Amino acid sequence: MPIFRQLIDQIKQAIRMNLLVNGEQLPSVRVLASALQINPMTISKAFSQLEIEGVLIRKRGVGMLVAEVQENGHISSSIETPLQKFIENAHKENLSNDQIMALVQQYLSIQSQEKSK
Amino acid sequence: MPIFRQLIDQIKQAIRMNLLVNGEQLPSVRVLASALQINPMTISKAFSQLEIEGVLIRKRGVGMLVAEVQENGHISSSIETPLQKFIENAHKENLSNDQIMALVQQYLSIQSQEKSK
DNA sequence: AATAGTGTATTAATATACTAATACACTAAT
DNA sequence: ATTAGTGTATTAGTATATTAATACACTATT
Repeated sequence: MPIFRQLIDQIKQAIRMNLLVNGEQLPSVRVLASALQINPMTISKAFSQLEIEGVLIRKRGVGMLVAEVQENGHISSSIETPLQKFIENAHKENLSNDQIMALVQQYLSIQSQEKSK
Repeated sequence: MPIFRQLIDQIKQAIRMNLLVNGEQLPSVRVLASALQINPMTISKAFSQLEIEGVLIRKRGVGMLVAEVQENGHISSSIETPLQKFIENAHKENLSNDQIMALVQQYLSIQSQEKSK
């Protein structure tokens, strides 16, 4: 798993656990880079992604701040929209909630197989 | 999107639409390769993946056959497409499988609440 | 056994994704 | 204006994923 992606995970997790709270400023890219022994640009890349997702706010020349925490965590519409459509259509075709959960699990396992190759 | 992955999708779709039926033999890798103007190995790679997923059956020296249609094999694309997109995007944003399952469950319960109103 | 049809293991080439180095731009406080 | 702190655009290097070329193995038929 790429470094910048691991970093994204860790920051999101920290926010979920309230180790980082709304409005708080994150350590600078250089401080983090030094602490984690990785390149500043790799950290910047993670920051950029988190800004796109609305998790962090970029203040030019100042630093990165933790954004307002959303109701459902930080679910982007690129996730939420297809999820809603999936459930809606599944219900239209009279699939039960259990069947829906089973379907999701099945597709998750398929994707795992594909990744492990 | 990689060629072999597009091919996997197309074959699955063809089976869903009954353009390919249970037990039917697929065109050989060379025939397909020639028709689609791509390398035979790329097609073989798609076939291998589909065999792992249980969609096709490999007969050595003979060819690839369409497998028995699965329990969940008749899911309409109006369900499958958003599901795939949902999982794909969720993974892009680094949600774990557990988190994905939790999300689905959450949305299922929300929809139930709305219905009972 | 020879042949002509299957798919594929192995390897090499290519494309893509990721990381790192450098120099730069922005902001706040001197 | 200078300084010291932010983040980042650009570019180059590296690693990984994908595609392609070749030679091979299996099966059925003759």
